[in-house]
Amino acid sequence: MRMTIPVAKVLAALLADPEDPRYGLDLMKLTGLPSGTLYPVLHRLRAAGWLTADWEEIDPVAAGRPARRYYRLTAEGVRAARPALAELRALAPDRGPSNVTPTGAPAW
Amino acid sequence: MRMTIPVAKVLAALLADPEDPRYGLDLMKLTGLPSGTLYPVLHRLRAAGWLTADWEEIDPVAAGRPARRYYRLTAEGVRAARPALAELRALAPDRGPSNVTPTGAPAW
DNA sequence: GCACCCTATGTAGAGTTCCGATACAGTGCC
DNA sequence: GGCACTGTATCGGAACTCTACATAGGGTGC
Repeated sequence: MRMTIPVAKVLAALLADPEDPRYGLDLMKLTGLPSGTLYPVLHRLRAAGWLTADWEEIDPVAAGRPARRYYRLTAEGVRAARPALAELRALAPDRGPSNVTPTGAPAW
Repeated sequence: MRMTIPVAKVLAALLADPEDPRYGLDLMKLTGLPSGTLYPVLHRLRAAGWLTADWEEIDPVAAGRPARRYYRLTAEGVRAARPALAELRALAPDRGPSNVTPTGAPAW
């Protein structure tokens, strides 16, 4: 499973509450990813065993909308996603370097 | 300039101390990126005006090694890199979700 | 009926990015 | 000559991203 920014966004959205499954359109709004990016990411994550995909069991006519497909991280997905996101977070320092003032001039 | 993880790693390495230029092999070690990834990234960043590349002025024979090419963030690069990295950091939560115990059982 | 827009999931294809392999060149050692 | 090391850099195929587009049913307006 190669880590990319779209993958990280999806994992972060699902990891916010691993017990709470999300569906595609929901994840599109949460992550800001277009469907053409999101769905391939979800398929790759599923192929890697990091998440499961289950169709909602409703009657689309009665509900007045198409059935959703709910995605939920597996135990393995949770285990793998956390250190991966932590590594990303480690790239960016708490605060920017402080030897440059807001005007752009060196602080010395 | 599209933000990707390799780009972010390079920016993070250079942003750690924007006054201190780095050369290729140095950045390979700092970021863990292979040369086939790093150099294209550096070229893209240079094309975008985010960094400058200057050859070290030494005599390779006297120095006993090839000349290095030093890369340094421009003012624009520093300005652009900081919010870009901050955005990456924002994707990853401070701490993992706390409603799951180490055993995997829900905390409630 | 028909033109839209909304909720949903998903594919097609062009362009971009990644990364292992390879190239090039000089130094040092045996 | 052969091998290791320090450097920079490209090639090419695989992988990834993302703008369109496809599909399909519901609802609204005319």
